[in-house]
Amino acid sequence: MSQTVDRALSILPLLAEGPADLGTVADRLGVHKSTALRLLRTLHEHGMVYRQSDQRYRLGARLIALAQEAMENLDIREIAHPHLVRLNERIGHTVHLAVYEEDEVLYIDKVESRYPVRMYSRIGKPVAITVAAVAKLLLADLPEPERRALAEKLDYPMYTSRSTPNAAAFLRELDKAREQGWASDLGGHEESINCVAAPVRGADGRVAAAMSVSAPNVVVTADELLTLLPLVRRTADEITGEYSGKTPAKDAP
Amino acid sequence: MSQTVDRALSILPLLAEGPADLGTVADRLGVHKSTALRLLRTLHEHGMVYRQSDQRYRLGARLIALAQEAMENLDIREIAHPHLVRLNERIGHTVHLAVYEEDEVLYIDKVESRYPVRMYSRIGKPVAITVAAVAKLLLADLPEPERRALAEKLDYPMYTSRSTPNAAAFLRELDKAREQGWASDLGGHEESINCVAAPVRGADGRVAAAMSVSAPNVVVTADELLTLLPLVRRTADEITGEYSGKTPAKDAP
DNA sequence: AATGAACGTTGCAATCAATGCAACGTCCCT
DNA sequence: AGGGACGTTGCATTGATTGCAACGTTCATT
Repeated sequence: MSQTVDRALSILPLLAEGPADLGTVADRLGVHKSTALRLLRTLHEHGMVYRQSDQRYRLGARLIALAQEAMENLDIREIAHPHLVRLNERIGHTVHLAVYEEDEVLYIDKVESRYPVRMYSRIGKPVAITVAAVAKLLLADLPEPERRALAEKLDYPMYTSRSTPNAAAFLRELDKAREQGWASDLGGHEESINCVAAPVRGADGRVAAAMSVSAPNVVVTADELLTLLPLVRRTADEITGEYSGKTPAKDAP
Repeated sequence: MSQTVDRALSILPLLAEGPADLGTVADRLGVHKSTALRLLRTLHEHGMVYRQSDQRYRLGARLIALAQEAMENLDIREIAHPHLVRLNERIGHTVHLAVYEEDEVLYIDKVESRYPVRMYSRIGKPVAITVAAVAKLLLADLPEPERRALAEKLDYPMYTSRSTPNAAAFLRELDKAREQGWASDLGGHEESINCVAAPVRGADGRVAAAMSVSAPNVVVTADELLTLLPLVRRTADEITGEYSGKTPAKDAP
């Protein structure tokens, strides 16, 4: 809608790939160097980009601070956190909380496993949307046309032999998740890691977030992990109770 | 420099305070509603803001994901992390890593205490710049005029009776930190929490980051915490060795 | 049920801000 | 000393951005 702002914002993901100099930015934007310079200057004034000692630009500190505040404003996170911690204390494995927003699913909270073997994931990182247990629950709740459209649009990378291979399979997964009220990922993202997940609902009954427990094969088998499912679901339901009670029916992350 | 982009970016900190509707945004920007609408639309297209079910805007998921990538690009963080973990395993207390960038100091990594009592802090959050031990080390290394200018510009909130009260006292703190090569915060931010910190240097000898160990009084006294100082300094030096060796003298966060 | 307020949205014409160009400065490498 | 690469600035032109006014909806009030 606004060309100037559009261009300026396009610089950010570009810099997220790594530091870049003025010429590179100008080329990738398809604009004159002087134009890119002025956009970068404006971004700089707002702390969104930083100029390193070698004059190249990279993403700035303000961006990180803003994102931090953004997450702190998610009330579901505040409500859920103590529950996640309690669950973690009880079972020891890694616990995640994720939300869906405009074609992306991302982790907004994480409590680390107390076992020495830890899995890689990061708060704020988009999850592997086609295989993650939490993603299945979040997408399963979308209105049918939107769900279908999204499924068609996605890529289906074969992280492992058990990854969801295509849109049809994915939609089946979603139906299953919706029916049973929980979801799992058994080695679909990383060969040796399994997850079980349960949904958190808002006052309107819609899925507002999803939580999961993940553990590597070496610690517990998939079967053992499924044993924990009732506990995971109960925790999710507790969060649902608190969240759907507290919110004035607005805010659906 | 660019009015349109400037206005658009001004919306973000505004939304960081909490969700806002169109009229509010327009008022606070001092522009017509239609103008605000178009800016918000552009931000929306880039996922920087999200429109909740009640039509109000809040910060979006892409912003969070971008910040995530920004942090992953900080090589000092990658290098330091294992050292922080190891230190934490050895002493159990909370370990932080912080960098300075354009008048802000922020935590870019954290390893949680293994004691039940935990302190509040968050990766990505700007630290209390006038009292935090890490901030003293980072600012102490700035060129004299810049340091002075910044000290004058800062606010000196009295979090506790031991907070740094004014610019003069702060500059003395910085001098002390520079001389002794480490810094502490003894109840200057929260009455019962103490920290000790040590600097990490880049290939050029400048302070590139600072790390700290924090613990509440109830777990260890300030004196006991100071006992750990040699260990903290040694860890920081190890990181310095690895970082200043590895980097091609560019990139100074 | 009707009225009115509040809010978001759209089309339009005027203006002002963004653009690309070209020239300049600086640094670095040959 | 010369050439190349890169960042920076002033300027005239153009076209994107702006505020306005009118419209559409939703929601609360009478």
